[in-house]
Amino acid sequence: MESKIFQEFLSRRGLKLTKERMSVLRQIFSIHGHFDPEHLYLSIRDSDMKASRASVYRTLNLLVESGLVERITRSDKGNVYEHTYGHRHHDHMICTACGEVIEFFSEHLEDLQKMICEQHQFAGTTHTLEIRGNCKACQKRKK
Amino acid sequence: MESKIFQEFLSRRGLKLTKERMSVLRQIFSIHGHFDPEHLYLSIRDSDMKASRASVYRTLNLLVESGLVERITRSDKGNVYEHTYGHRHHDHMICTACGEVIEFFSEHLEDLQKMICEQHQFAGTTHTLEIRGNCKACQKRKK
DNA sequence: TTAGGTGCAAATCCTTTGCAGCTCC
DNA sequence: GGAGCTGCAAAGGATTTGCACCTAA
Repeated sequence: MESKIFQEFLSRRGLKLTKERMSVLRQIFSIHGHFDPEHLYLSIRDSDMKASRASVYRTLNLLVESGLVERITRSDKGNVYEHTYGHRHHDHMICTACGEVIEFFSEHLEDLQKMICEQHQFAGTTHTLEIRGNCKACQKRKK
Repeated sequence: MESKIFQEFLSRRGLKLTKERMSVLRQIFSIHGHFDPEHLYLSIRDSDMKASRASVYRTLNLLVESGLVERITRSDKGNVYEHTYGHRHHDHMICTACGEVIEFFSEHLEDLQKMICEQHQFAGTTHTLEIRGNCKACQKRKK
């Protein structure tokens, strides 16, 4: 399914669906969580597929443009992505102690943001809400 | 006031309040909005104060740790900061066309986040909400 | 006095690019 | 056939660091 969407996205722009791009796409959609370019590259390299680091980066940018993948954070160590297709939009809580990422979604939160955008006559297209703090486990550990 | 707070922060860590650090601090608090390291460095250089690029970066990191300054975004072109002292917490809308940054605050939004944290038994300490899209002016321009 | 700071230039790190040969449509 | 790809290695750009010389406390 994802590949069909990507396919369409590419041909709309006169681009080609190559083996390498397929490898990147497949690998991403076989990962269930978040990933960074380097790990993605390594996991492709360790599989039976192939794609150079350059292609991984290039494809990742295309996937973000196509809307199939989202860049969720830019940290010191580079960008973190996740695939979007088949996922409802959601936000993240990030534990600063153990790095755990908790996903959550709130309809109410979405509505509120829409209202705020209207008030400011801002045409919002995407948003990122990141709540940092400590997860349940780390709170206990600190006591 | 800020300098007193910074002073205390530094001595608590056995660090010194140097001319260069003061220059960075002063310059930041004379800017009312957002800034990036390079512009900060240039504006210091053009004033009667001084500090090398290295000191600007080093001081910026200290200021973030002290809580006087916040890193609000990491973009392709580097980080963007703003000073926090004397500012109420707020979030940002960022125009992807012209780069304009609009600040907003919603008590309701804050409360909602608190509730969500409680639901997940997550101890939130800070958050960043970034809404991307187009500002009023850019919406017109596109028509 | 002396731990800590400074500027400079070199080093890092992630990401992008130029190029020559390859391949999808 | 040819526009668009690929991998490689080199280039980029923001930020950090090693070092020899300063300076706040």
